[in-house]
Amino acid sequence: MTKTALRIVSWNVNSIRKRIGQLEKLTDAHAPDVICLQETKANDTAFPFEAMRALGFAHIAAYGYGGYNGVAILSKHPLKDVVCHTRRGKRDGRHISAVVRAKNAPPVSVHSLYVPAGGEAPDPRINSKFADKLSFIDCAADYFAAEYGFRDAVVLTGDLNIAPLPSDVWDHHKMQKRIGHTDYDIAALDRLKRSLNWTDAVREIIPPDDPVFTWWSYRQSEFKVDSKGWRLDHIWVSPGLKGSIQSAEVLVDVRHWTPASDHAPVLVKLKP
DNA sequence: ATGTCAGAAATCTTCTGA
Repeated sequence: MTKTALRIVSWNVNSIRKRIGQLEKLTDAHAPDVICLQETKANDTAFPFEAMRALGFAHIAAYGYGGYNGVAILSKHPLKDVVCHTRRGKRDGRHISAVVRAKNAPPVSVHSLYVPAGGEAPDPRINSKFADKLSFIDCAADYFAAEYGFRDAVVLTGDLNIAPLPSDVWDHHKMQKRIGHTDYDIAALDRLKRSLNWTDAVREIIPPDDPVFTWWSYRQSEFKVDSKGWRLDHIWVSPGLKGSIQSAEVLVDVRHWTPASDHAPVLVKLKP
């Protein structure tokens, strides 16, 4: 039998109910095995389980939080050990994980994260939303360091709301005082990256000096989309999977599909 | 400061979050 790559997508949909048609189009175009979603904005009663099953995702793990946040994992392969992660005992719909069990392939732990955006003022001492963002990332780093070893097969995906490299924003100089590209953000993301010696799959494939974006504000005219963006969405792999990265790309054109999310999906293919 | 989406709670619009 032929072994095929595992195709993993991460996408902040900004309401799954508004993006059902686009999820169908995305599935037709790229045949993902697993889609990690963020900002589903749907609790369990509002989540479109049937529509997602109809797209071929028989296995669904969803962790909603009313009309805000919300993460999920859609999978064509069986999922086990689904965990809706809490922080200090509180549910917030920001981190879900499951083990994907594809036939004839070793199991892979997949995480979908939605890191808090962090508000406006770029100083955690006066901006509690920013302090909470940094705290969220530190908690996640502690979790990954405690939960896994470097030999485990783990994929971390999501809207991390941080663009770490100068080439991850359209104007590095202008954005240094903007939340998502401050030294605080970049240091926090670096701590998370060291928690399992993660590899940034997109930057493994695309040279670090090349601009890559996954998010473009709604508050700019259509012609600026493509040029004025940020790379906030990421797919990272554990050291054991680093050699398995076959391809990694941002599906930029999805940002133009209407009605659009303000984020484009990231697609990574892992060799068997 | 502005711009645009989306959801909630309550209207025929305002609020919060991003």
